[in-house]
Amino acid sequence: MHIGTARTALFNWLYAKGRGGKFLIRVEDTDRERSTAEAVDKLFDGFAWLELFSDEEPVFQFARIDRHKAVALELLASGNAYRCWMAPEETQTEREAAKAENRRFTSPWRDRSDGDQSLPFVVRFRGPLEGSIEVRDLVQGDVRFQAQHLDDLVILRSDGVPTYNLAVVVDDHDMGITHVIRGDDHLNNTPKQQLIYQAMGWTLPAFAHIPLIYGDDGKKLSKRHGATAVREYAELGYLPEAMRNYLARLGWGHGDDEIFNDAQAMEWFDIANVGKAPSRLDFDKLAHVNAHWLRLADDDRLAKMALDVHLKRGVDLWEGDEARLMRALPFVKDRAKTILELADQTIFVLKRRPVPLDDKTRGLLDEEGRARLARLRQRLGLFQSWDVFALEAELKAFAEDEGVGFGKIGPLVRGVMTGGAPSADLSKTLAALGFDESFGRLDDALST
RNA sequence: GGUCCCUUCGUCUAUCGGUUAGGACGUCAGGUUUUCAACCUGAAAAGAGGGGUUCGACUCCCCUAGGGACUGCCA
Repeated sequence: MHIGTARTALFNWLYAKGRGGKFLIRVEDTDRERSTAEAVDKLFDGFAWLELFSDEEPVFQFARIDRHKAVALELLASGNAYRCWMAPEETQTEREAAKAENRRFTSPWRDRSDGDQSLPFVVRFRGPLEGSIEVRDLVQGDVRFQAQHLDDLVILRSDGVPTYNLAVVVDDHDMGITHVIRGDDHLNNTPKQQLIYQAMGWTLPAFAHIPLIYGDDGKKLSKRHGATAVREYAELGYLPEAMRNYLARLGWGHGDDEIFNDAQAMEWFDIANVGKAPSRLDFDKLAHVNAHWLRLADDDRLAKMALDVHLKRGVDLWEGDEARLMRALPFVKDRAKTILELADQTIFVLKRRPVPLDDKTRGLLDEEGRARLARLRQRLGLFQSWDVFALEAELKAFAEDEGVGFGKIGPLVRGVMTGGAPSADLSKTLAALGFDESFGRLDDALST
C-alpha cells in the first residue's frame, strides 16, 4: 500500500472513529485500491492493517457488474444516458478536434438513437450542456465547474463492463457511504459523479478531497524518493504508532500538538482542519517522532523487532539472545531513533567470546593498560551489586584511585567489552552484559 | 492547450482583520561527556510578487508568477 493511501485511510479512520464509528466511509486512491465501509473496519479493527505495515492490499473487484449494468440501463431508460456507436478512431479524431477548438467532446449520437444494435457501442452519460455544477467539499470548499467543460463520460464499455466512475457511485450509494474522503486527484471526477447521483435521484455523500503527499523535492512521491510503500517504512525501522502520529500531523494540525496518541488524534481530528496545500515527507521529523514512541514501547516487543533485524542482517543467533537483548534494551533504547538503529546499538551484546578487538582497543591494550585492566578486574570481582548506579560510582572511584582521568579507562574497557561496536555509558554497557559476560570478556582481553 | 486546486521559517504547521507572526523537526553556537548518540541552553530562519477593500491585512477580493492534479471504452 502506498504511503499516501495510508494517510488517506488514516484520516478516514480518525474521522469515523472520532465520531463513534457510525460513519460509513470509503477509502480509495488512484491505483485500484479501494475498499468499502466493511473493508475499512476490517482493515483497521480486525486486522493488522492499522499497524500500517501489512502487505494486505484492499482489493476491489467488480463483482457486482450486473448491478452496475442495471443502473446504466436505468439511466438509459430515463434519458440520462445514450448509446454511442463511435469507432475508436472516430472518438480520437473528435477528441482532438474538441481540444483544438477548446470545446467539449461531443458525440454525434447524443441526439440520435438509430444506430445498429448489432454493432458495438458504449453507453455515455448525458450531461448538461450549460449551467454549472457545484461541489461542496469539506476540505476544498465550494468548487464550481462549468457544464460546458464536462464531457459525456462513458459509463458502460462496449464489452458491457461498467466504468470506474459509474461503479463507485453505485457502490457508495448502495452501501450507504456518507463520506467520500480521498486524494484531491479525484476532485475533477466529482462533478461527473455528482451528476450521476442526481440523475438517479440519490442523496449526495459529503466529499472531502485531501491534498497528496509529495517527495522532499516537491514532486509527486515516487520510487526514486525512497520509501513509497508502507511496507518499506516498516523495513526502515519505524513503529506503526509513530507512523500514525507523523502521518496524522502531515497536512493536519491541532494547535502546537506534535506528539499524540490515537485516542487524542480521534478526539481532535476534524476534516475541516485539513490543509489544502500538499505536504512533503520529512524523514528527519519522522525519525524524531519515532524516537519518542520507541522509548515508550515495551521492551519485549522491541527485542523481538531488533532480533528480527539482526536475523535479516545475517547475525548468527544463539539460544538466549532474546534475553540478552532484553537486558540491554533499557540501557540503549533512548539512543536509537529507529529499530534499525536499535539493532546497531544492541549488536555488542550478541558478540561471541572471544570478542575480536578493533585496532584502537588493541593499541590501548599495552602493558600499562593491561595492568590497569587487571586491577579493575580484581576490584570488580569483589564487587557485589551489579547495577548501573553502583557500577558507575565504582568506576569513578577506581579512576580516582588510579589517579587518572576517566578518559584513560573508559575507552579501553569499552573497547574490550564491545570490540568497537556502538555502546552507551560504560556502566550501562557492563550492566547490559551482566556479570559473567563482562568478566569473560575482561579475561579474554587479559589473556591475549 | 483547457478545467480545477494550491502558495506562512529549509520542512510540517499555528494564526480563523489588530500578535514582538507561535510551536516542532532540521541547522548553527554553547553546555554536559568515556566513543557515538541522547540530553540541556541559546540563536538564525517565513507571510511568492503586484494591486485593491479597510482605521488596520498573512488573514477578504483581483491580477501575475510558480507548483500540482485531471483532461481514456484506467482506476
